Amino acid sequence: MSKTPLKLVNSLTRQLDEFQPVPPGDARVSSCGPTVYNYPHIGNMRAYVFADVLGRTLSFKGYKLTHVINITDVGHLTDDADAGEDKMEKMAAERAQSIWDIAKHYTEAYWADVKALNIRQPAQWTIATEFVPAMIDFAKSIADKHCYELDSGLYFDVSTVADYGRLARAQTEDGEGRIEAVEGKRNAADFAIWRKTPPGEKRQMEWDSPWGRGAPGWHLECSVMSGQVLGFPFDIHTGGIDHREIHHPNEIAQNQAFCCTNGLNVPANSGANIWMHNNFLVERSGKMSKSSGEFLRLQLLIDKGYHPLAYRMMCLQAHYRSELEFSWDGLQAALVRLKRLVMAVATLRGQSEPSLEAGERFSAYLERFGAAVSDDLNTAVALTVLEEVVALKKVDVGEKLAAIAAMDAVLGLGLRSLERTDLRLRPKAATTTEAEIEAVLVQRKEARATKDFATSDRLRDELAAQGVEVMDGDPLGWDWKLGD
RNA sequence: GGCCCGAUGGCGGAGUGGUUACGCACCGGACUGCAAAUCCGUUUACGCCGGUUCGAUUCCGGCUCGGGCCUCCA
Repeated sequence: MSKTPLKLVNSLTRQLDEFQPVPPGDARVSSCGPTVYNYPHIGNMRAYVFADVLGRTLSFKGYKLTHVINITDVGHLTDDADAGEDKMEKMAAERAQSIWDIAKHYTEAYWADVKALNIRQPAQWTIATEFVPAMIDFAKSIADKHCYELDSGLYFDVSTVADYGRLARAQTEDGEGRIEAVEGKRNAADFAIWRKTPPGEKRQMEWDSPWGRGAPGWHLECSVMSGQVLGFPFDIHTGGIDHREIHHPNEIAQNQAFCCTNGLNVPANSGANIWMHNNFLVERSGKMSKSSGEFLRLQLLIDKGYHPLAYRMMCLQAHYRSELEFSWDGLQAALVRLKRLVMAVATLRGQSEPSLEAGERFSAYLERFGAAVSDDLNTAVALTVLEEVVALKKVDVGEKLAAIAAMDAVLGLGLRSLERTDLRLRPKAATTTEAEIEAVLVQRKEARATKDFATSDRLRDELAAQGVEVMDGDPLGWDWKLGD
């Protein structure tokens, strides 16, 4: 494939590092996944589109990818690591449902979004509750040297590892300390790795441990699942930029402790060699919110008639490290761009089968495409190279399709099979049906045949009033007009 | 209070020390009964003030504005 070496911005070094996997040729990636106490919003999903593009790029570059994404179904607190309630327990109580049902429901909702966005299946979904014994073993192995026990649980002493917080570039001490300190904590940044169930209480999810009955801390999960499935040190750990400050530094501290204790103290072992963080999707009103205003989840976009891949396109147009502005107009723009691309490629597919290889004519384009994604996943530029190829005249169509397929293997826009009709989603609020529209269009066709344009225009206006746009010169015939 | 980002044309969004991506919108053309869709073509930009430089949107300093994190969050 591409000659350009893959370079990625590493949050640990805050610079562009060349990807040098251990062992060479492999690529082991772990991504922080959702806490399944509610539906993911589209901002959450940006993280998985990003992780997916990373994985696809690694495959494109010829690495043998092993990707794991974890599902947090226990241990994620609503608040500070000590005072808060477990998000899962809280939602279960609110809904008066079993916590296991809650977890199942939202995990499946998340997977549906993953599928709709063309995010490839990872090698393994690691589910936290399935790893509790492993978490206990992990905690046992570091407990003596790095932890201490309080009434509320087992705590990690961050002063026992070198350079705590280097990922966040934060000072460990002083600061304003707005966090209400837990009685007995040695350092403000210490965090619970095992939370004991308070005496007299019973949780839906709890396990026996050397530190009493209780549940694992959130940070512990990610260390254990990534370490156990991929082995330390693995190559890349991804997550949202918010994790750069607390969650990942804590994960790193645990990994250091574990690797130290278990004789895996390869130089500065942070668990992963490269830590990558995607920036937020934002909207004018501020941060994405699940509580205020419209809950922007993928299904809402679909209900309004926007194909989910339009959202993927929107993500791809920007760099993963830049904040991305969400608006309905922006989504519409991405949909139009996707539509034109899909139409052009579908036309080509009708002309020829794809060749096995793209051939000489396209090597420079593939090289440029590879260089773009190798430059810290610059999908915005890669996308323009793809569009240049699509627009190329007087070239072998089969080879062109092969080049397009190679590029779309990275971008994941479904260009190999997507048809324009697939993009026409009926808005939930539509007041008419496809059959009714077709019937009106038949009438209109008859009127036009007799040059009865008054009738023809009236029918068109009626359809327009129902949010339907008539397109005579287009094989599709009509489309929905989308709003916000 | 501490730490850290960002400021690009109507909107979104790349990128670069000198040749001003790209998408959407707009405008013009083809097509159409007229539109729409589609195709072709085109216009508009680098927050402010200094400095470095032959030359800065790009490097440095200051300012203004906006945002994030330090508490759960992709």
